Amino acid sequence: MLDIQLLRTQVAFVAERLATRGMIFDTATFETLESARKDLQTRTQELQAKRNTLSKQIGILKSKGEDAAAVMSEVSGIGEDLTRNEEALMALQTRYNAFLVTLPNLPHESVPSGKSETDNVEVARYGVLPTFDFPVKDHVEIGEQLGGLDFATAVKITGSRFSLMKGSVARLHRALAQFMLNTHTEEHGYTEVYVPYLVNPESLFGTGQLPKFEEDLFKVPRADGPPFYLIPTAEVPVTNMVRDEILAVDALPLKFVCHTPCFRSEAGSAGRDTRGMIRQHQFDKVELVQIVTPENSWEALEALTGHAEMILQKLELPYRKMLLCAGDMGFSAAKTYDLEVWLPAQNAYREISSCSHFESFQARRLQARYRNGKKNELLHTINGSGLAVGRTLVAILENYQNADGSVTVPKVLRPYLGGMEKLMSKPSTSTRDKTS
RNA sequence: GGAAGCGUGGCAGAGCGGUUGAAUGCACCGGUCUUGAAAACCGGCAACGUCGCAAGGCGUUCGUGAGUUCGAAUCUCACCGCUUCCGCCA
Repeated sequence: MLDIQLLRTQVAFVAERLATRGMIFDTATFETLESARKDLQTRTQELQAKRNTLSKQIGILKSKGEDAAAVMSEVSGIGEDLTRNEEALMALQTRYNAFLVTLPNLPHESVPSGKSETDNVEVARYGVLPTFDFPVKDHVEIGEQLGGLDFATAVKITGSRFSLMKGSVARLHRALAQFMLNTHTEEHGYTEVYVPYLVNPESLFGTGQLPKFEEDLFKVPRADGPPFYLIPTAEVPVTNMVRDEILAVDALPLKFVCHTPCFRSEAGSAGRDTRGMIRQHQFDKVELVQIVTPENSWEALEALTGHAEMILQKLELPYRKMLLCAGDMGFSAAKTYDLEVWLPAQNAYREISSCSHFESFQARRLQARYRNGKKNELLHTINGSGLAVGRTLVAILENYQNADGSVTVPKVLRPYLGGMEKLMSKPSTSTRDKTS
């Protein structure tokens, strides 16, 4: 949520920043709404003040044993007018709020304007692209040959955009998550957390998924209350740890790392990335979240992005770092770096991490504050994937593939796989063998 | 699932329906004392909103929502959450 004071005092500036996202802010409508609010609120508060003073007088008169009948009848005359004003004000504020809540964050001044991913700016490139003296296979083919990826069975169990892993591939997937968690906790100073995978609407409002993006979520209705939602990212439960909290300065920064499955309906992406594990309704992700004070938040974004990059570097996967243009950023973000890993079979870089700074946009919705001397001030929130586990698996299968169908295990992962150096190709077996 | 109890400021914890936004303690901020610190003492200190150039004024808020009343932290109802005991259980 944007700072309402900023909106009132610098509408032109807000409109101009939002325009870099390609958004047209209707200044006239806002100003009409604002002046109506001001009138109504002032009038209502005047009536309330009048009622309060008169009621106080009654108390004084009665305690002196004097007659208060005259004042009492005067007060009761206010009642109807006041109620009418209060109701009108409440209705207006509901409308006002509904409008505010749908405004995206202002892009930071360092963010290039632009409409789509074609306007994103490459900031850095790391690693050497692998070369192959045999026809390159994609992860679907490699995984099936290893007997470790089985999309057909996942479709049977649930439907499209789900996957099933077995044997060494399932273990590699688990190893990746462990490796990421260990690196971030042991080398980057994050605290590991385990969180609920179902959250309430308030939490999704806090991080900005609701009310605008409900169709992207899986909703779980409940007979006896508001629905729960499956988390689309660990960002939601982890950031909401500080909702309605006032933190002591010396408790900051908070740095959390959290491995969870993520659930996304992928509404609106029909036909995109339908093959393989790239775009799934369910995928694992290791998420980094930092809760910081405003003065060091921008360094924190750089640091957090570096932590995510370190995983790619240790895995020796080639990647590039992109600065997203205003139009390609998420709703709540002020600035976002995407890390894109090289996928040989697609002959392209694909997003594997997204690291964003939200300034106080989420904190304002969350009422997440810290005590700065005598004053309570809004925190800043930052998060990023460190990394998307499924896509990392895809990148390893493709970048580390060998001519014989085997896949070399990156050195840093071998301790997690009992020293295994290669995932060996297996003759294809029925999915129903030895399952129970 | 059954029973009882409880939700008040950063924390702990008082609070007859009426000049109570709320005692007290801790924490915090300023000061006195001290070479410095601690202790002691003195003073200050809720949030949010709104009007105002400012000083300051006004409004709302004691889990949430409705109700009673001229007036609610205080009374009534519903909901949410927490605690304890019993039962059940991965």
